[in-house]
Amino acid sequence: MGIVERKERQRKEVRDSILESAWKLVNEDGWQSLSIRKIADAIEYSVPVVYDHFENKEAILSEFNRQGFKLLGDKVKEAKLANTTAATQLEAIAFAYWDFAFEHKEYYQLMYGLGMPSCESLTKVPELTAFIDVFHTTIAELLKEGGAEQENVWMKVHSFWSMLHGLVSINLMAPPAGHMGLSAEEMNRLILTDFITGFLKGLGK
Amino acid sequence: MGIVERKERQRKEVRDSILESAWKLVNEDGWQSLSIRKIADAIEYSVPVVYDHFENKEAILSEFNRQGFKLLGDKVKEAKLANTTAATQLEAIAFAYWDFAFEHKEYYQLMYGLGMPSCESLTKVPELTAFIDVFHTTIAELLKEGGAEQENVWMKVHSFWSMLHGLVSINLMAPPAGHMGLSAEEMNRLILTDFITGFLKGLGK
DNA sequence: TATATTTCCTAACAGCGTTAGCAAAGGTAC
DNA sequence: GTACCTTTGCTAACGCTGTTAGGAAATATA
Repeated sequence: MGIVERKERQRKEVRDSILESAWKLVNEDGWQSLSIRKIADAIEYSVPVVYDHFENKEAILSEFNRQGFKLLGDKVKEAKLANTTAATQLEAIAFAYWDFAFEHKEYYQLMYGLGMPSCESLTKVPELTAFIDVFHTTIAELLKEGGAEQENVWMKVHSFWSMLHGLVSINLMAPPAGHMGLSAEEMNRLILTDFITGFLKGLGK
Repeated sequence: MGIVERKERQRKEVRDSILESAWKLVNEDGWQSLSIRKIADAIEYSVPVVYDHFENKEAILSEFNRQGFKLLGDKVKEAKLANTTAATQLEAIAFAYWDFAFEHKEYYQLMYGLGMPSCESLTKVPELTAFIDVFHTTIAELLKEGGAEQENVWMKVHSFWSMLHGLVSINLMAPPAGHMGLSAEEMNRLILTDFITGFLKGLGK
C-alpha cells in the first residue's frame, strides 16, 4: 500500500516547487513583486493549489525567513568552530555575518524587513546630508581633540550612524526581553550609554 | 487680481489635507495599509485629484521621508547646540537620535524601510535563538577571560548583534561613497575591523 | 460497476495604483 | 449678457493583487 506514501511524496514535490519557484521569482524581481499568481503560473498549477500548501502569502515569506536565520546561524556557528580563541571566534563571527548579508541580500532584506521603498532611496534624500553633517562636525572635533586627526572621519561618521541605527532598529523590531533583573528600558539605557562610551574611547577619548 | 493667489492657496490647502489625512491614516493603521483611495475618501475628493498634487503614491511617501529626516536633523542639531564640549555633544546627539526613533516610530519605520513583515515577526522566529546563542557563548567566554564576568552578558550580545546589523543594513541601503582615496570596499573593511576591535576593548580585551 | 473521496480549476469578491475621457464650473473677452 | 476657453474634478475603466466559494473531473474504495 504505497499509495499514501506516493501521495505524500507528490504533495511534498508541489510544496517544494512552490518554494523553489518563489525563490527564483524573488531573485529575479525582488520581494515586492512576488505574487501568488506568479508562483501558480511558474509551478503550472492554478492559484488555489498554492493555498493547499501555505495558509497565505505571509506563510511563504516566513518560511524563507526561517530558512534565512537557519543559514545565518549555520554560517556563524561554522565560523566560530573554525577558531580556537574567543577573540578570534568573535571576529570570525562578525565577518561571517557580514559576508552572509552581502552574499544573500534577498534573505537579509526579508529577515530584517528592509525594502519598503526601493533600497537606494536613502541616498536620494537631500535632508540626509544636513543631518549627517551634524555627526561629521562633532566627530571631527573629537578627533582633533584626541590628536587623531588623520583618522578617516567619514569612517567614524558612518560607524556612528550605522551602529546607532542598528541599536534602534533591532529595538523596534525585537525589543530585548530584560535579563538579570533589569527591565527592558534599563537594558536599553545601559546599551546606549555603553555604546557611547565605547565609541568615544575609539576616538581617543 | 487675487484670483490666481486664491487658486494657489486653495491648491495648497488640498495638498496639505492630502498629507494630513495620509499621516492620520498611517498613525491609525500603519504604512502598509495606506492607499490612495483611502486618502481620496478622507479629503472628500475623487481619486484622480490626489494625482494632481503627487505624481504617485511613492511621491507621497518620500515627502514624509524628507519630513522625517528634516525633523531628525533638527532634533540632533538642537541637542548638539545645547552642549559645549564635543564629547557631551556626541552623547546628546545619540540620545536625541534614540528618542526621535521611539517618539516617532512611524517616521523612523518609513525612513529606514522597516516594516515589510509586521514589526514583531522577528521574535517569533525559532531559528533566531539558536543563532543568538552562538553570540552568547562567545561573548560570555570573552567576559570570563577579561575578568569582567559580572557584566550583563545579554546586553553585550544585544549590542553586538544590533551594531553589526546596523553596519550591514546601512551599507545595503546607502553604501558609503568612498572618501579620502579609499574605495567603498576598503571603507567597509575598515569600519568592520574598527567595530570588532572596539567591541573587544569594551569586553576588557 | 457504483460510491466516496481527493484533487484541482474556473470564477468571483474586494481591494490596490493608475489613467483616459468627459462633464461642469470658473474665468475671460467681446 | 453671451460666447469662448481653461481649469477642475468626476466616472469608469485597465490590469494587477490576496483570497475563497463551489463545482467538475480524476482517483481510490467497496
